[in-house]
Amino acid sequence: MKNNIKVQRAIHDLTQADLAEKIGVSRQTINAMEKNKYVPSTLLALKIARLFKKPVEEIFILEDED
Amino acid sequence: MKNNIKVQRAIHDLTQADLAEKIGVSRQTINAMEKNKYVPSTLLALKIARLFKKPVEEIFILEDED
DNA sequence: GCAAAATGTAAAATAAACTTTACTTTTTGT
DNA sequence: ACAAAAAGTAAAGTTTATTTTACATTTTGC
Repeated sequence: MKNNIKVQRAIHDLTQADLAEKIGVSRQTINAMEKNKYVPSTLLALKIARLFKKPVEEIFILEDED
Repeated sequence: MKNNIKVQRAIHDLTQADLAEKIGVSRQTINAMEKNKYVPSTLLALKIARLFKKPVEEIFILEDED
């Protein structure tokens, strides 16, 4: 699974810290998500999607190996 | 956060065990999700949504307290 | 080119997801 | 009503997400 949080952040002009605060996680969690260090919870996915006004599927993308 | 996995399962005529097998988790994980025992990973949400041909947002719904 | 802001990273700690096993209760079909 | 299947539940164990602290590197604005 990959994601384009970094791109969405750029579009909305938010730093990792900004985004972290808006959705209620630590900055390192955002950083780790962007670097694909781990799979976030559905709760986070929904909050991020809502903030960016995009479907979850447009931000988090399944890959063949998943 | 709530979900309507149980309804989707009924529509597609799948048992908890069927669904578990199709998305690669244990039956208890499906049961626990349906009973809101914990928040599943985004990977599971995407797989379930894809299987049921519905957007993640239609299956997993944010609530006020989230 | 400097300072500040932003990002990357890492280790230790904690919380939460998920599995396995095993048993009980409920539902369904005949 | 009975048997079988499905669903509910629970405890112990493993793995993974997330936090906190702390520091190094990169980017940005002036």
